[in-house]
Amino acid sequence: MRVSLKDVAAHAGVSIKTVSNVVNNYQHVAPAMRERVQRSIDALGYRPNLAARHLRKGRTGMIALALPELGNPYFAELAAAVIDAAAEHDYIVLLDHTGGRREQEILVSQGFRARVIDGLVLSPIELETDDLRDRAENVPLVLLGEREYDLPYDHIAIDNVAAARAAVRHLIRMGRREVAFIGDRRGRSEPAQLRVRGWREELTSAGLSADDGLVAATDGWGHADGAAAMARILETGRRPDAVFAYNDPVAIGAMRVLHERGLRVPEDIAVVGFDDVVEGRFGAVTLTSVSPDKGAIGRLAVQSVLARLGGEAPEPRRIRADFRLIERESTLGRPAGDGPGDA
Amino acid sequence: MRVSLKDVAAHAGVSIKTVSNVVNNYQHVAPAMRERVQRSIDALGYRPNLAARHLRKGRTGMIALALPELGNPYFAELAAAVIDAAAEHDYIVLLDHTGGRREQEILVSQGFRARVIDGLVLSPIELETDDLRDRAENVPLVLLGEREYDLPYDHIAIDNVAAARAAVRHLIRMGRREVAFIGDRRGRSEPAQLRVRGWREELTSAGLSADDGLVAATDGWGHADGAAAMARILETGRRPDAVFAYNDPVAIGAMRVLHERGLRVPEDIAVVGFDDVVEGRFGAVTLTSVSPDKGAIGRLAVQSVLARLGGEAPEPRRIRADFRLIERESTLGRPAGDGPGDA
DNA sequence: ATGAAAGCGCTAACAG
DNA sequence: CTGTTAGCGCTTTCAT
Repeated sequence: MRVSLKDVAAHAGVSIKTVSNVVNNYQHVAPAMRERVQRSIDALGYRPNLAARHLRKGRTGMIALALPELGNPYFAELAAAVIDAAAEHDYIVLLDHTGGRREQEILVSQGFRARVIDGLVLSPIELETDDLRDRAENVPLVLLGEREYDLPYDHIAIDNVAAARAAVRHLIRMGRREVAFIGDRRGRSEPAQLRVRGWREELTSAGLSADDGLVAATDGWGHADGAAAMARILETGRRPDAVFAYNDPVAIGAMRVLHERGLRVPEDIAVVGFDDVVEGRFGAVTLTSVSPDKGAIGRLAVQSVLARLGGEAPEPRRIRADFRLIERESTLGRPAGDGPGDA
Repeated sequence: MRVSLKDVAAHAGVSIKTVSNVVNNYQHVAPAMRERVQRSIDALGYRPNLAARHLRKGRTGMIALALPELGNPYFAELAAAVIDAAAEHDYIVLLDHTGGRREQEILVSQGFRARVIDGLVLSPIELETDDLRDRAENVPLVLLGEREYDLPYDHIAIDNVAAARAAVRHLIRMGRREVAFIGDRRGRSEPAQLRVRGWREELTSAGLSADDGLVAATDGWGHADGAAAMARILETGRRPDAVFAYNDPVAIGAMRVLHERGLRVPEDIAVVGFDDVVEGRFGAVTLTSVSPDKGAIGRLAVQSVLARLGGEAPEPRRIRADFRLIERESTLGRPAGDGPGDA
């Protein structure tokens, strides 16, 4: 069987407590004693039983991170950032995925999936404010991402409106006049609303049109969704000279359709994505994208949860992480039809 | 504070044991009693303390899955498969990433990262047989992926040699005569050796050359590595008419360089990848790829770990998961120079 | 069918 | 500086 503190104590001829002191690096242990106990520990191959420690201390040393999907490289990269940040504090991350489905998100927020945790970081998609309001769970919760909740939880995100405006501003500056938005979610309360709002504000303030015909809804936010939406826009006969996509996979899916229809990027249509995933840097046309500071988000999320552990309850905060717009080939140069002879 | 079994017992006016029986769906509880206890449970909002249960039963209900990197979509998709398969058995998955670094892999295999687990699924890259030989850890371990270990652990993988041969055979059948391999790992014992071997065997048995000048080493297996290796091949002046890449990101990175140099895929150079990640289906040129059955791998891995839980020790097995070759645009048609007038 | 009591392995008070 | 003791919340014999 497994060797316990008691076994080590017997082997070393000391009390249990002394062994415990050594294991936990307690201050006042005579060096000779420490030495002797350590020898027994090594001899028996003792390893502390974490379940017992947890039971006793009421802490597990684990936090859960619940993301919509791991297959989206943005979330995968974010997960890596959180895992590393947590490791800095000797914390282990339990990863979960919700599929962006409300039921799953509720389950996670109530602690029904990952149950042995000290804290929870959740990136919701469909979750509603009310779902959180009667949360009968006391482990600290931190929210990630662009949905806004008027609730007493820390919320970490980049300024999505500002980021969207920056993306569209760049497009306008490059001479684009008709900018479509792809990735409004069809038939659900809008998780993409902030990006749509930024898109609309920037166009409007530049005196350009932002009518609904320029907004394409999707079911999800994968490559296939972007492709389908782009195809639909083209079928309406509309020919925007730029597309701002909800995220990079959507943008890349859209570019694929453009390619199939013989439309050139960026000459005919410029494309901007969101998230700056690696994939966007290696296509036939590299993708301009909004790049959130994933490392910072991960670090802030971990800090935020851990800060609430000791029963402390700092004021809930809305924390803004940084972002940058990375310009690449997909928005390079002015539109093809924009020459002097065309004016 | 949290409510415990005792509180519920007091509230319902029964003994602790009876409450426990209800919570655990024990057979012999009078319906009326069950009803009454359940009411108290609901009233108090009782939730079992898992740490205590674990301490008592010696099981945690969690398995760890350690992957090289989450950022690689193949592993992200695989992780999703494992998480879902585990959920079927009421098991939670603790995800970890090793960066493919040997030290991390050793730590994981010894249980130093995720410690409260009933089992471990590890997908190693650099780990050596000896690192596992003196594993002083008794939680069941299952290995994933293409490295071969002569050790008493279950090992789940597709037949990498056969898969590589299928990929190269396809290339040959499409009229290619000089097939390069990209993604042999530079300066390490070879995790890619099975794929290289399959590549070599198939070329040789077709009477084609498989000399070392056709094998390009990389540092890692990301887009950038593929791009760098492709560039290096072209700089030697060699002009293969096909490339077989270690995985899809490497293939896509290589295609980007081909595109930059004005070489057409597949007309000038055909490309085959490995893993069939979503990204490969949406580039300007869609990517032919070997598609491992990720769902099956995930399911088998979970089954395999759980089978070893009850102290049972089935014979260690080498389990082969299925794969298919998905043909797409990157290998479509015969090489450009392969016309009748060229013979 | 239900209750009483022991103990999983550990830490935290408190003594000594 | 080290030893004793009392639980953390649960499951599990063993009685009843």
